[in-house]
Amino acid sequence: MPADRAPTRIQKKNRAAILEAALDVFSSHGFRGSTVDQIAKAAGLSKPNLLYYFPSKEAIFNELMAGLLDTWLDPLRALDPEGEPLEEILAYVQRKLQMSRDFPRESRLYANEIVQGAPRLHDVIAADLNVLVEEKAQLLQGWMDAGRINRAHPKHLLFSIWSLTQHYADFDAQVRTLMGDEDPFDAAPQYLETLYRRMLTPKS
Amino acid sequence: MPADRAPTRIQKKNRAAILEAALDVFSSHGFRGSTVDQIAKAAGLSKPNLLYYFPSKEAIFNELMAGLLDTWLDPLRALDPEGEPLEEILAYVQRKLQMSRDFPRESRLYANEIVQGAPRLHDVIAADLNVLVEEKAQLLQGWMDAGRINRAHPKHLLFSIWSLTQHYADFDAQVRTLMGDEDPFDAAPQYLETLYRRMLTPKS
DNA sequence: CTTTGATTTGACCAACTGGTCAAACTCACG
DNA sequence: CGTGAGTTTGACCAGTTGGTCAAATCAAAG
Repeated sequence: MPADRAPTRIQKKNRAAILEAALDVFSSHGFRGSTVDQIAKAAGLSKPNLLYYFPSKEAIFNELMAGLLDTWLDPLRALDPEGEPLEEILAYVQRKLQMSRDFPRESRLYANEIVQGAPRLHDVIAADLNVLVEEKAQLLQGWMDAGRINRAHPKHLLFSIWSLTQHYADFDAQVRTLMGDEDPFDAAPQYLETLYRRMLTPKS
Repeated sequence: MPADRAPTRIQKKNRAAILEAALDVFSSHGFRGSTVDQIAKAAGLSKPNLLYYFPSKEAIFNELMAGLLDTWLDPLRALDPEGEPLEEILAYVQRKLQMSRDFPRESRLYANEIVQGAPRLHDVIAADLNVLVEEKAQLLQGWMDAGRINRAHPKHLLFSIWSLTQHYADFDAQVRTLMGDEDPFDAAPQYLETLYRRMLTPKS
C-alpha cells in the first residue's frame, strides 16, 4: 500500500481510475455480482496492482459509498426555509431530476444497495439521513400549517420526490425501451413540475 | 430430471418449495449474489436434489420471472376503457400499491433486474410490455383529449404510478427506517389518492 | 414381498474468486 | 549514473460455486 504521506501523481491518477471503474462495475452488477478482476480491467490495471491501492473489494465499495452519500443529499439540504415554499419544492424536484440524468450510475448504485435491504448502509440511513429528513419534514409541515402549500404527509411527499426522480435513472433500461426514440428527459421536467404544482398549489 | 409425464405429488411439492425459496433468495441478493446452495437450503433440499428438479440456477430464475411478469401486468390490463377515467386510474394506483404491500419480493426481484440493465428481460419488455403500454397510453390520451382528466404526458403518467407504488416495496428498508414506528402503508393509499386526484381532476 | 421407477445423497470436479507474495521494474532525485 | 522508494506483475493459494455422477434409498403397484 502507498505510504501515509501525500499521494504521488501516480497514486492520484490510479485511485481515481479505480473508483471511476468501480462505479461503473458496481452500479451495473451490484456488489456481489462484481469481481475485482472486472474493476481492475476497467481501470486498466492488473488485479494485484489494484489491490496495491485498495486493501480489498469492500474497501473500494465503502470509499465509493461514502463519497456518494454526501453529494446525494445536497439537493435536499439546499431546501431553503426562507424561500417561497412551492418554488423551493419545485426547484428541489428539478435538482433531483438533474442528478438522475447526470449521475445515473450513482443513483443505481444506491438503488442496488437499498433494494437488497441496505446491509451496508443501514447505519448511515438511520443516522445522517434520518436527521435530515426529520428536519425537512418539519419544514414542509410548517409550510402546510401556514397554508402556503396544500396538505400532504410530509415524509411521503419526500419519498414521492425521490421515487419519481430516481426512477428515470434506476429504471432507465425500461423507460428508454418504452419511450422509443423520445428522450425521457425531454418531457420529464415538465411532467414533474405540473404534477407537483397541481398537487401543492393552495386553492387560494 | 423428472420424466415428461404428469408431475407426481412429490414433484409438485418440491418444485413449488424451490420456486418459493428462490423468490426469497433472488429478491434479496440478486441473481449473481444468490447461490444454489442457499436456495436449496431454504427449500429444505440438498443441492444435487434441487438440481434434480431444475437443470440449472438460470432455469429456476427464468421460470420465476416468467410467472412473475404475467401477474405483474394484470393491474394495468384491468384499466377499463369503459369506466369513469379518474376512478379507473385511482383504482389502478391502489391495486399497484396493494401489490407492493402483498408481494414485495416480486417487486424487488423485478427491480433488481431492471436496475442492472434488464439483461435477462430486455426481450420481454420490448415485446409484451411495450404493446400493453402503447395501448394504455392511447387510452389515457383519449381521456385527456375528451377533457375527462387533466392533460399530462401519458407514458410519464404510467411511469409515475409504477415508480410511486413500487417504491414502497423496493425501498422498503429505507422507508421503514425513516418512518420509525409508523407503518408506511397506513398513509400511503391516502397520499397517492390525493396526489393523483389533485393532479388529474379537471378544473371543470 | 418384489420390482421398477422416482428420489436423494456423498463425493467429486473444473472454473472462478478474493487476496498474497516475492521478485522485478520504474521513477524521481541527489 | 545510482539508489531507494514507489509501482507492477506472474505465480500462487484457499475458499466458493455451479454442476455431475454413481450409488443408495424410497414409494407404490402388482
